[in-house]
Amino acid sequence: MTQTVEPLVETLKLLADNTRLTILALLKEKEMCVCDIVDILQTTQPNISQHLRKLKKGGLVIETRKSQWIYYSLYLEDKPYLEGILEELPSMKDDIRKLNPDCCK
Amino acid sequence: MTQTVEPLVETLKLLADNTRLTILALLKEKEMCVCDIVDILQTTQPNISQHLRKLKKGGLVIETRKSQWIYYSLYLEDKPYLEGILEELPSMKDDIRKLNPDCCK
DNA sequence: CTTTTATATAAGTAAATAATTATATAATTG
DNA sequence: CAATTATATAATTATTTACTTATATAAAAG
Repeated sequence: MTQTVEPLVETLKLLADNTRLTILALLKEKEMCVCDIVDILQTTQPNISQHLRKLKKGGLVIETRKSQWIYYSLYLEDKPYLEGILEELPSMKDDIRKLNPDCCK
Repeated sequence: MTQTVEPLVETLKLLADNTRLTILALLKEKEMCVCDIVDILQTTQPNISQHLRKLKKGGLVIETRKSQWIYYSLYLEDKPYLEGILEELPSMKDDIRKLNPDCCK
């Protein structure tokens, strides 16, 4: 084949997973630290860390350290073709409201 | 979690594969029969048939039989959020031009 | 400076998915 | 209707990917 869809497929693979797409839906609401995400998704910390690493490597999120916490936020400026999907994500406001208030403190 | 991204993930999984996304890129140009797709993607007929079955089950393509050939075409009317990705797909015109002219005859 | 807390990484296991090989069905043609 | 062509399905194998468990690092607090 002359043209290839491969780079696009790599990005879509990052979205095509329940855990990662939920993380993106969460980060769409606001930036979050790892412990917040672990608290909401009810899985292990290494599992979330590994998904975040993939999202970071794929250029979908960026991280900023604030003392001991590392905050992740969406970075989709260079991928406007994902806008439709971003809008299709369900609201995570209810889950964020129920966050353990002792997390990140 | 209250809300879930699951149905969206199922659709994204269909896109997040080289073979399937290339099929979609081809069908974006025009409807095609299975032998055309096999010819271009250089893989086996059962492999293509099984990918087409998934795409059909996921509601991304529809089929219409024309005597012994079964033509597949895109069906994305009900998924406007995929428009951005559709536009991001590379052109497959070159590959279609090189199609074996004895195919589907 | 030792302990705790937050996060990352590595190694191994389990599960999901794609590709292959073999066979079946359905329409077409001689 | 037997042979051919187009496509589908089933079973198996191979590959990829997510998850788990164990361990490492880095900052903060006592």
